Amino acid sequence: MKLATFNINGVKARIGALSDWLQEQKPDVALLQEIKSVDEQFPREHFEEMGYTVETHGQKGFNGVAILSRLPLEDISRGLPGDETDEQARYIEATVIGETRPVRMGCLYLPNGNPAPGPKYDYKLAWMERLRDRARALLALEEPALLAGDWNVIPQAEDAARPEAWVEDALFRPETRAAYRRIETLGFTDAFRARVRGAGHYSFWDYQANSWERNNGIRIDHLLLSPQAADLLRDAWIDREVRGRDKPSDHVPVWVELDA
DNA sequence: ATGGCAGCGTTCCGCTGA
Repeated sequence: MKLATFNINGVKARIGALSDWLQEQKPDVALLQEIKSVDEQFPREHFEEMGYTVETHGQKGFNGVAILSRLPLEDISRGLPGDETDEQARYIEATVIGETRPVRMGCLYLPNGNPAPGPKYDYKLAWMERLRDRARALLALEEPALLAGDWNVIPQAEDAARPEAWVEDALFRPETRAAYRRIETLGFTDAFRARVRGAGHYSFWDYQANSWERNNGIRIDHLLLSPQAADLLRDAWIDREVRGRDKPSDHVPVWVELDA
């Protein structure tokens, strides 16, 4: 199966570009972040007519995640466990029934956390601790599983065109990178880094200051694979071309192909 | 050194994002 994680920055604003991309690339599964829509306003029928099963976890104005799948979905769960008071819609999980085997997928929109330090940064780090608990539970299944989405984490200096500009930022502070590493080192494989080494590979370019034209990007959209999913990895790549189209999101799709 | 763009709701400004 071919699947992509894609922060679309608003489903209403992106419906044209997203539909074009789906029809061209035909992902079996699209894990979407920042739908910026409540569930009732999400254009579900539009994507169903394109052959997708649609599961959303939205909220008004901001955040929101969704799973679009051509393959059957089972056992949908909405929200990241661990804090009943958290009202932000940033996590949805489902089992995708592949042709040869099922794959459990968590679709996440990790908090930005700026300004740091401060309450938003505290929320980010607390959210990452809850995600680590969920990651541990997924690994305990000992089955193909992945955690994919907009992590809002620059894992290493090579993942930013100008790392020096990010040292104080919530996306790159040492505590952020350490928290990300604590999840990865539980036993996950960064799918993209399993296939491509070196600097210069980004998944986000700011709308401001001609970041795209200057290739001033950062790599913050990641797919982490359980060992059983990593065994199925055929390929991984970033669809950078999408950023140069009309009315683009500020993020681009990051892909994996799995033998499933 | 700063801000620059884009989307959305509280809409013709303010907030958030990264």
